[in-house]
Amino acid sequence: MDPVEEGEAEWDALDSGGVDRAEEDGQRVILHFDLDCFYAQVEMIRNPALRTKPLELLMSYCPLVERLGFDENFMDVTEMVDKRMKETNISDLSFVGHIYGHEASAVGVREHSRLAVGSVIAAELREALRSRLELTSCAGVANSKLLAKLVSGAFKPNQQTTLLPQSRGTLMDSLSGPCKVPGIGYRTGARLKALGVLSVRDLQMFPLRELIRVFGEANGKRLQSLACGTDLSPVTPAGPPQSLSDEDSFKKISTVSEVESKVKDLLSSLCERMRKDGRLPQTLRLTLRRATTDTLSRWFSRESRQCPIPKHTAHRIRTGCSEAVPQLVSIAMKLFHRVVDVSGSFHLTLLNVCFSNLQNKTPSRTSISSFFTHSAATAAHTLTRGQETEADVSLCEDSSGFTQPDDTQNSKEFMHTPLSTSSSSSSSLLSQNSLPQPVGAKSSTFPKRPAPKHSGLDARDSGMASIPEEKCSRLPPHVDPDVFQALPEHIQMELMASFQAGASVPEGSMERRPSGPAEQPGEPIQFHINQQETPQHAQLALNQSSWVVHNDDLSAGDAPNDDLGMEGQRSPDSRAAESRPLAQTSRPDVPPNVDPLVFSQLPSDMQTELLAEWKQRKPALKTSSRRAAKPSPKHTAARGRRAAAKGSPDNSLLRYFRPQREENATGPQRYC
DNA sequence: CGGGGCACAT
DNA sequence: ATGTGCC
Repeated sequence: MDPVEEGEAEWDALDSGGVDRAEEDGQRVILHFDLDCFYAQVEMIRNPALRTKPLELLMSYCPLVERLGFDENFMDVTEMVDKRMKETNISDLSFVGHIYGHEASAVGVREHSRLAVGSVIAAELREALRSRLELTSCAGVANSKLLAKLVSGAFKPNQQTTLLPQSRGTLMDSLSGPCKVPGIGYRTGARLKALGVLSVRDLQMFPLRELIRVFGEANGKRLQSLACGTDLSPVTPAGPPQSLSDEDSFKKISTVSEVESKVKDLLSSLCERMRKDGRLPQTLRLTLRRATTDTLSRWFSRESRQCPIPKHTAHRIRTGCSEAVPQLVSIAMKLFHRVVDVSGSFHLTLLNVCFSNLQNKTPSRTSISSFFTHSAATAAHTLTRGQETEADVSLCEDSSGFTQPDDTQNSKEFMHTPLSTSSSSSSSLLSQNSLPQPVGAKSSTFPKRPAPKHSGLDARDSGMASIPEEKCSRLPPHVDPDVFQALPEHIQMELMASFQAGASVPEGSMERRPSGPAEQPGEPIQFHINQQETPQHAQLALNQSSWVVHNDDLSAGDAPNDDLGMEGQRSPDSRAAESRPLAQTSRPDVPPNVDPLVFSQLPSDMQTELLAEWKQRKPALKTSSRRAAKPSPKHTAARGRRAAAKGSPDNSLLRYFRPQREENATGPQRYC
């Protein structure tokens, strides 16, 4: 049948033809809330703190809330509906608000009882928003996020609308064009137009093969599904942001000093936000937009460069140290010069700085670092709850032992627990009716907003008094001197050595308790560089030798700063040296996977330390290297991006010793 | 309407 | 690194 003719057919018939038929999303009840004139309301009330209140309020009744911007939220109330269905007499039930395309009074409740319950819940929640926060809102009730969002605006303001399943086609057809479908933006709309797809209905009818050919398999299917009003995407609570950025646009910036000044301003405010967040940014990205005569394309042509943030700098952000910004500006300017050739003229209209790869700071419980952290509030700023990360003293477990306290997983788990039946503290509002009780009793299990922020005491100002001067002066700030002193002396010695060298001794040695169980066989030995406390000369050595990460678990952004923020550009000499066999006689005996040249450039005390350890630990080194070379399954997982960012970087010192590796090469290491 | 700030796919 | 999406 000619697709064009089919366009006149009932569109459910079309849905059952090639389209990815959603089998059948009739079960979920999804709400979409859209706050009326939200910014104006907030301003009127003169309380900017209100901006996050709606989300926090909504979540107290149902944890499955997804934020969309500041003034919109999705909520999956399916479980709430089912629960209430059991308690509700259908004859007492009626829709609240509008029903799209129908007179509400003319619609029987029985066929759509679950949506009706959804409409009741939506009304109650809107009332909670109004009475508690003095915010009016619109709501949509439907079986998917897409439809709930589309229908929520049918009656504005301060009203709500339910979409019955049979009205889906009418709603989709009411849209003026494909780019009115959430998920189809300006750009895709333009490409569709070029294909002759001008209306949503056109898109519904368009041959899927063609869509796939143009947009790719997944995207092509998604576009047509969206056009048909089919959306199976789950409501996903977002958790804390994965990046923090700040940007500014302007008519013209054309000198380096202007760039530096602007970058400094941006980084200053960004650092403050980052400090409040409490996490450690591992990557800095600079993005810019050049002036273009093309008034349209310039909005979409942004160029960016990114690089790792040295650990010590990241830590200074967290502590609010004034040196953080200058150091970051220096790094950012190097990024800038990577993008812009300043020997010629340039004309920028936008600068953006972004912190990403945000890492929580809580060390593994199994990490030795937990023995050094102050238990009292004096050191709370060094630790927050959250995922495990590498330990602050750079001694950590094999990354494979790390867990993923994934927000989504947590919330799913949560959803499987029955709703709390009572919570006297926060349920007073609307307590007279059937509004579900807030789930306060369970709230501790629900992923919170960013872990408690701890602002900026400097650990170096605390707790050092009881330590002998010569030791005290060398203890890293995050080490609790009291705990340190309580350790057996030989452990103290090892730690002191590791602090001086800027690298820990192997974990097998360090983790040994006084009673000392042997390490497990086959457990890889890892060396960790504590960049935060690495002495300057060690840092220099690291960079001068142009080491690069060899770690397949890491994205490029996780690489140590092999080029930026430090002076060491890779020299032709070192490159050449890597490509030829070195005279072994001139070197101490190093493990086979250690580049002797690189090793030779280490500070001598570090060399000594490492050699001593290698003598003891040689067998395990190979294990470690093999592991490092093995691609991580996490990397390709669906949520791999998130997982990789959250996962523990393999900080094995060994990776610094590897010869230069081809960029993006995932196979065996290559010699340039 | 457009800018700032975020997520995600490739 | 870039492109696209959303508010």
